[in-house]
Amino acid sequence: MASEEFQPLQGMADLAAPEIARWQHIEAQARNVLSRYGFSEVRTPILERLELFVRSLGDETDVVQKEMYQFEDRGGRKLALRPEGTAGVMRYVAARGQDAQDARLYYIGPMFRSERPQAGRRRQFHQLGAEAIGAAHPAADAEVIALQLHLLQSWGLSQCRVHINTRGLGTDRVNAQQQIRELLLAKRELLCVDCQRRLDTNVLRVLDCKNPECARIVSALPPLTSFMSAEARSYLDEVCRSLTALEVPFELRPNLVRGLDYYQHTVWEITHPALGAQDAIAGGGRYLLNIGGRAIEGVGFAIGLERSLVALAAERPESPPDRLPLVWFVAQGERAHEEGLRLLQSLRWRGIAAQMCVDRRSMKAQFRAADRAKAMFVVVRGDAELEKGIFLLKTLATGVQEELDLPSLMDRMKPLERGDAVLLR
RNA sequence: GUGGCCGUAGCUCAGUUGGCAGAGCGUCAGGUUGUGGCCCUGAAUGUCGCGGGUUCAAGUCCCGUCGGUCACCCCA
Repeated sequence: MASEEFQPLQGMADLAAPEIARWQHIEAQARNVLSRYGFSEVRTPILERLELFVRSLGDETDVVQKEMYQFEDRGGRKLALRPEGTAGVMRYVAARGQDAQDARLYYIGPMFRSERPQAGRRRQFHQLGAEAIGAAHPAADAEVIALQLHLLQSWGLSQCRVHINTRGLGTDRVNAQQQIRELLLAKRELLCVDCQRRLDTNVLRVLDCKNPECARIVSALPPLTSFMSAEARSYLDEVCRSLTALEVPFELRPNLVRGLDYYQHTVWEITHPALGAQDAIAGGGRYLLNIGGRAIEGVGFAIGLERSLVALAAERPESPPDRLPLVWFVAQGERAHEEGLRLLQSLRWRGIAAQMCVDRRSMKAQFRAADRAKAMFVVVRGDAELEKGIFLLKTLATGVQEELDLPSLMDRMKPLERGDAVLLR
């Protein structure tokens, strides 16, 4: 077991082969899909002024109160590692002024929240998010949800469920919260201890308490939307109609609550059955933010990548690795070894993955290395081949060996050529 | 921040009422002086997470601590 100093910090992980292949795959897939919807990437700093997050997420939210990594730099400025992606993007949009008024932006990268790790939750975790700035129409909300579901499905997740709700406009939320609170106060004694506390701290959270007795009380309440203005309700109706037009299956969940203050109107979550207690793999909503005196409206989402990968592993178990389009050179003797180095470079410049054991090892060991690397072909160059002026090409999957001169060897390698040098399963 | 379970070889794990540190897989070498995968033989690899305590003796018992995992709070 490695000593402590070799381990990453709690809740942080080194991502490497073989899992990294799945990360690269979903990222590549996502960029492709996002561009089809007209979104372009923005990479904002991981470190921002603390104030940005306090102002945009809300200073009473748990994320701000107890989950942010915050510290002072040498000049005494208060900074924070970003706990989510929207705030940074909004700062960027505010800085661009009118140039960004209809921007469609996406981001992908690490976020930080100082919490106890558990299934699908890390202290450094990764989100893919997209924001449609401006777009003040319910159809924009629906289109963004369609995009989000499209992304998840493109990764192979077929069991996602979309739950949507409305938060109403600013005054609606305050009204609803007050009225729900009054109704629940009458039944205070029947609620679980957590919910009794929530009555004071976060009333809406009572609505999705898992305690059966609380759920029973909640189910007897009028739906949250009944406390909303007519405007909020008709906005939600319009979102639903657009979702139907976009062929996005969804469920209205009047008790759905989301934790960040900047949301108004539509909010939603996407869940997946493989996640256990933390079954939301993605969420989103419409928001109105005020950054440096500029009001920015938009609609956006975030997808938790760790959680998506957990779900993906459950839906699509790892298939046994195929042979890679990789050529392995096996050399006997110094001269063959040097020829090997030359041949390798020549193949690599043609776009073919090629390797050999650069330390001198037995042929048996070289073949074993080729097999372990899942190489497709082995090219053998030994005393006999030097003498005959040929190369021996062995196809590892079949064991078939052929004697070829250099031009015909290169000819046989042609199908392995590829424009990029990335090896994907 | 709170609680349950866990921490022994690169990996997965066994280790009895406290008494010599183990297995499987993997790695390396040989069986085959030029051939991988299957088979056979052999070898290497350990601050038993870390620190303290009890004891003639601690992987084992006690305390602390770090980490993992699951759950709570909350969230992606």
